[in-house]
Amino acid sequence: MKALAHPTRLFIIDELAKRERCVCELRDMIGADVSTVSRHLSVLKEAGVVEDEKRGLQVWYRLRVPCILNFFGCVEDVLKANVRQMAAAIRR
Amino acid sequence: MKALAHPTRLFIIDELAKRERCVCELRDMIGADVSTVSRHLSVLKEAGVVEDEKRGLQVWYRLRVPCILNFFGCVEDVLKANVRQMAAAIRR
DNA sequence: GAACTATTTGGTTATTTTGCCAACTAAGCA
DNA sequence: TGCTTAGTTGGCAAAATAACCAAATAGTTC
Repeated sequence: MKALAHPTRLFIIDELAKRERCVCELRDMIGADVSTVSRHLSVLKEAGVVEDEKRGLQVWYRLRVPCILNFFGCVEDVLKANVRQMAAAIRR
Repeated sequence: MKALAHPTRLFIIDELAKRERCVCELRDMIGADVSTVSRHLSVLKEAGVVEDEKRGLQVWYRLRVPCILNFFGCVEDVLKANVRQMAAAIRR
């Protein structure tokens, strides 16, 4: 769970859900130091969420656990419920 | 996501999945200071994962987002996959 | 083999999260 | 009203995380 508790790592998961990516692509999208991105990827790998494969000079990462995506649907439900609740609180 | 990134809070969610609980019950199960348990509950509440209701002297908490439970199935899948991978690594 | 590129890892500092104690609030009861 | 119980909140020290730079590693290319 801790592996998912960081915005950058959520972003990475979201991107890997679309297709596999090399570290350099993710670095460009995230705009942080490569070392930082690499650390995040190793956290996700350690947790078993992603897997990597070295091809030439680049390392490609992909999701190892598609079911994680179902969860994001749940997270969105929570957020919507929160918004509804806030809206109701304001009306009162 | 950060709200779920603590063992104690996962435990609480697991318990609230069974039935609602008052703070004192959770404190007994967890064995930490009430203030600590209360903090964890307020993190979960802030995140919109649980809701509370005061009845008499006690405050009862319950899950507000049942879909979170589906996610635990996914987490278990990850863990099983990790175990399989480790076992395969040992055989090699 | 030397130079170059992509990525990882070590070390350091800054920030965030935890856990406990003490003080405080709220409800029930004598 | 004063006492007791259940829970929350402020404050603080300890522990865990995060980001960056620099150095190391692993493939490529010449």
